[in-house]
This record gives sequence, C-alpha cells and structure tokens, in this order.
Amino acid sequence: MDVKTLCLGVLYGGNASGYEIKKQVEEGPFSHFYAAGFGSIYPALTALCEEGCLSCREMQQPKRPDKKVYDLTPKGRAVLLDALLQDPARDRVRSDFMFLVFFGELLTARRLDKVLSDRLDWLRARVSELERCLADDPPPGQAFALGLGIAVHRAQIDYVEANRHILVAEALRTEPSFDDARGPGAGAVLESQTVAGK
Amino acid sequence: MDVKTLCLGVLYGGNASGYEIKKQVEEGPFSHFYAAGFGSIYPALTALCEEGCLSCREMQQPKRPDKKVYDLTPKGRAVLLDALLQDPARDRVRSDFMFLVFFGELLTARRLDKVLSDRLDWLRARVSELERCLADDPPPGQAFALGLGIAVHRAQIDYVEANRHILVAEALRTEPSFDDARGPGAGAVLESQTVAGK
DNA sequence: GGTTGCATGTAAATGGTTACATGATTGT
DNA sequence: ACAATCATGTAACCATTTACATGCAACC
Repeated sequence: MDVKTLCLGVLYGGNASGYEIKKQVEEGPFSHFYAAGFGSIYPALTALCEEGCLSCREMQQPKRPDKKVYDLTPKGRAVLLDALLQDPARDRVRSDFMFLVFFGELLTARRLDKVLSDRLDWLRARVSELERCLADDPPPGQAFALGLGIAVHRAQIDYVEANRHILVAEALRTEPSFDDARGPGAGAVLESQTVAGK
Repeated sequence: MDVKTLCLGVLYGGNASGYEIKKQVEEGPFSHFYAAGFGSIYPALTALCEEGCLSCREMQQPKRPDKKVYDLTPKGRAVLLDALLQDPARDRVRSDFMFLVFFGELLTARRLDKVLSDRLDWLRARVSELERCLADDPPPGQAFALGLGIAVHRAQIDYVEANRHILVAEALRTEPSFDDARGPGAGAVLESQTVAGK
C-alpha cells in the first residue's frame, strides 16, 4: 500500500485537489494511520491519471490560484477495490517520542516533563480533530476507524497522565545536581549541546 | 531518527549481534514503535563501526555460525545522548489494517470478519510479548514505554471487540446476496480476483 | 525430507522526503 | 511588513525494502 492507493481512497470519498488531499491526510480522517507530503501526493496523482485511474479537470477560482480537481474513474474504483482485497501488511510505526521516553532516565527531568506535556497537547488536539470528523457522520467503516483512533489516543492520554509523575521523579533522582539549581541559560546550554562529528 | 540511532539505542541495553538486534526490534521492547529488517540493520552497524560509535568482536560458537558482537563506544554513547536531545519528529504510522476497515462496508462481511479476527489475534500476541518484556523489570523509561504500548494495544482490543459486530452487520446489509449462500470455492474466487493493469 | 532457527551480508529497485521555485491574497 | 493559506510542481537525495546468496544444526 503506497501513496497512490491512499489517493484513490481519499478520492473515493469525493473529488479533490492535491492540496485538499494533503489536508485530509494531515488533519482529517486519514491522519492517524497514514502520512504523506506534497512531494509524494502530486507525483502519485499524475501517475494515476496516466494509468487511467483518475480524471482531472482544471478549475479557475476567483481570487485563488487555479486548482486541479481529480475524480475516480471506474478503473480507479476497481483498482482501489482490488487493493482492499489484498491481505493487509503489518503496521509500520516509527515514533521518536516512544524512543525518547524509552530512555527517559537519561534525560533531565525538566526536558522529559516538557516532552510529555507536548505529547499530551498533541494527543488532545488530535482527538479533537478526529471527533470533528466523526461529527459529520461518515460511512460506517470510516466511523469505526475514527472511533478506534480516538480510543487509542485517549488510552495514551490516560496512561501518560497517570504515569508521568513516576517517570519524571525517577529522572530527577538519577540527575541529582544539574539543571535544577541553575538559571534557564545554563539549562538551555545543557539541553542543546551537540557532539562533534555526525 | 534512523536505523543507526535505533541500533545505538538497542546496544545501550547491552552488547548484541545484528541478528539479536533484529529480534529485539521485531519481538522485543522496541517492536511497538520501530520496525527494521536485516537489510537496514547490517549496513547501519557497519557504518557505526566506521564512525567509531561501535566496537566489534567476532565470536565463534559451538554448533552455531560465528557472530559479530557489537558494543557501544564512549563516542557511540555520546551520539545516542545527543540524538535524545533533539526534538522528536512526529510519529509516522502506516496501517493497512486501518485503511481496510476505513472502507469496511466495501468488503464482504466474511472477509471483514476475518480481518478483524486476525487483528485481534495479532494484538493479543503483541500484548503477551510486551508483558513478557515488562516481567524482567526493565529501567523506568523502558517500563513506561512498554506500559504505554500495552495500554494502546489493550484499548484497540477492547474497541474492536465492542464494535466489530455493528461494522460486520453493516457490511452484511450492504452486500445482500453474494458469497454467503455459496460454497467456499465461489467465495474464494470472489475474494482473490485481480483487476487487469495496475 | 522439509522447515525453522541461527547467522551475515550485498545489490538493485522502490519509495519518499527535503529543498527549491513561484505567486496571489488575507489577516496581524 | 510579515506570516499564513491557497495552490502546484520538480529534482536531488536518502533510507529502506526486497530479493538474492550461503550454510550448518536441530527438530518433526
């Protein structure tokens, strides 16, 4: 499953421009299980047109740049359906955040706390967005997927809220002197220094 | 954050061969937030050695192929610590499973049900593995990360168990005749046919 | 006799990110 | 004046996946 299939999927829900597709993938109902940027979406759309999976018409808008609106063709629909029949590959996750907390006790308590707070902010914003998508009642599969995303994010929020204190306390214990008794300047230096090489 | 950093992280927990690193990433405590295969791990280890981040000694074993055991050098430790100070990039998730259920009502009820059952099996196995990792009590950060992984997987299990029926029922409604009144042969053909082109 | 586990690697191909390039309009 | 939103695209670079190549030991 690649960005091309993703585009077919987004367009199954109605025609859209490349820009609009990116928004749906970045903030909309696809955001919690797929990521894609302009650099992969635009070429994917061009290729799908050449393959006859999409039709495209240019639309000029008042006071806005022109845009290209893409539509699924019957072939495009068939290719999407066929992709849906393949056995799903394993999830691929890559989370810097998880990697960071995995080594939580190597960080200063201050920084760890900030990382966790930022994460909570992000998770809460994400839940809001997914709930907004659920609000304009989507088809059942989409609703199921959104609900699952919300459940997963909520579980993360609850867990982090419940356990952050013990982790931060542990980091504070391991780092007895540093950073805490000093001004913000010293802390900033400590937290941004870079090792030579690499 | 790339596979090189991942290797440094794994080796922070003790020396290991490329093969052993892969196992930790595939089944062990890293499995829920990072994926990497031999094709990326072996080159990463070679490169890290050349950069002086790792030391390597060859070990021969009785009745087993020789293996190369890697160790973090002081520089390697410093590079890891430095990576930990960078702000974490956004999570990158790519889930075919989610994509599939997103379009749940386009699948036959039978197939959808199988996909969901397989997912539950996989989630339960994953939870068991993460619990096994938690059992030999790891450092606090690692325990936090494992607990979070378990919480997220459990939330998924609960949600799927609670909601699969409504989704499958919906798929059955949308697909009135097909597949259900027929033998397994006909169903199999329906579920594996491929569209020309693509 | 076949599969799984242990163990290492390379080369080609894929796929995606990042940075660049452009430009009007709206809001602070 | 500056940033953000809307809008599209390309090219170079990078990372990773996939397939290939090898081989012994243990288990069923």
